[in-house]
Amino acid sequence: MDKIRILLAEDDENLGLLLKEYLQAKGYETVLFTDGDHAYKGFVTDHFDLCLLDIMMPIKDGFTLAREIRELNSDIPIVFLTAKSMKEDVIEGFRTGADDYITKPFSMEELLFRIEAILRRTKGATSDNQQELHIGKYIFDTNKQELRLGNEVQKLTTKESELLRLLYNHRNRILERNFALRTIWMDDNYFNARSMDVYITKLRKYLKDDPTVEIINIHGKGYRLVC
Amino acid sequence: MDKIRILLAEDDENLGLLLKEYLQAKGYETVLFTDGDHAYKGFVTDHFDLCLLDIMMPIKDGFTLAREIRELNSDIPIVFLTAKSMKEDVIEGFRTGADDYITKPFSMEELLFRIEAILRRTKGATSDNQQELHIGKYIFDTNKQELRLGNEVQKLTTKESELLRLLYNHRNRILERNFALRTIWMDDNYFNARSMDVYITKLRKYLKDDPTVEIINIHGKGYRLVC
DNA sequence: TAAGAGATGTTAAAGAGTGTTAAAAGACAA
DNA sequence: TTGTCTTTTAACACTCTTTAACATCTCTTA
Repeated sequence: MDKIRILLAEDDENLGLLLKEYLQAKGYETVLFTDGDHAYKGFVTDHFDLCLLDIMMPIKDGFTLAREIRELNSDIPIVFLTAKSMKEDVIEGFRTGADDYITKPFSMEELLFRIEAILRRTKGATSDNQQELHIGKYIFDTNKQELRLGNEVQKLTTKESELLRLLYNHRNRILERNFALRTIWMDDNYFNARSMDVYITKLRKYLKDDPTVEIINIHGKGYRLVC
Repeated sequence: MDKIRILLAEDDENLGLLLKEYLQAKGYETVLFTDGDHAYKGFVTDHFDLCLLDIMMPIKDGFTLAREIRELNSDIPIVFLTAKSMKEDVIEGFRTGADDYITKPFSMEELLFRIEAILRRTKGATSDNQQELHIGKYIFDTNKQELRLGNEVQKLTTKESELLRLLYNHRNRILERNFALRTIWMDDNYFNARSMDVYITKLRKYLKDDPTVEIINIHGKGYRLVC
């Protein structure tokens, strides 16, 4: 299978190069453009599977660029890189044009997780696309969003499923609160944090029948799924 | 069997070339004209199976072009490409002359689905020509619009069939509500969304006899056919 | 070690989204 | 036109996510 190609538009050269190198190392063919005009020309003349666009760029901003790209191809996944300072309603505007957005500063891991989630949605198989995960005696079917223990089947909601998957990806190590919030809820504000607490309670209930499985809180840091 | 030939009239060169390339890649012989006059001359001198006409074109608009084409051939399927800003009643006027229309911006996938649906109605076989899709133990015959499980045959209506096909095209990944609504219902308003819910219920009933097949809801996003 | 502040646990209710059924409206062929 | 099939609308039930409220825990500092 061919490598997945990412168009990266980022005017900060340091960050741009860093992102490019990281994504290349993870197996994504990445082409960096340092302004919106060049990025657009690049998109017209070449083929890409996903666009990563900085919002704040000279000459042509990422939002405008996205609209132009959308006119040519409204299938292609677009992820915006936005500054934390952006107001909520502006972000709301982006949501319509973008498949996703991520606020700076973000970790490489966070970006990678997002990209993989999007590709999973839009394409299909990625490397970590395993469907049945074993959590102690439980079997977690990520595709059907259900948790099985013997004959018992517990259907999971989308959010429950996403959180459990994230916990599983970090099993036996720490899953940081803010990382999880930013990844699943897009924003690590107080209310989303409380919402996540509710989901932790729910997951603990679902997982209570195997005592070897446990979601442990690391005070002030996050959670660890031990199994 | 000969390739299906599409006449494409689109004055925006970027979009036109992109569409042409995409349709060619999908197996449709496509000829691009950048204004209505040339398109008409092309239609007179050559043979086509389907017309894709932009409404807003210099010299001769798509609506006029369609009428002229209809005088020569009253059978040929015509699809209009219209701007979102077009008022409802204007669109209503188009409906009489056109077999279908699609509002910009649209995705390539959306357009392809429409084209195939029309060809299925008017001709029979389409380019991908695959008639029998396997969904778990079920066999879905898209041309006869029926679903078989062993000896049981369930006839499907057109809408049921289109929705199931769209779910199948996105099987094991998400089919977004709005995308499905735009593709099948042309408009993603509240009432169409409720109508779609009704069809989801119907499809679930038809598919209930194979427990490995399931249509699961992704809250606030859409549906996923797992099979 | 006791007190206080912030973090987390837990439950329930509110609001939006979805599931389901049946009747009304629309489309089509006889 | 009638009768039949398809699609939409309406009504009500249920589910998902967030918000709110209150309980408990952890860490820090006096």
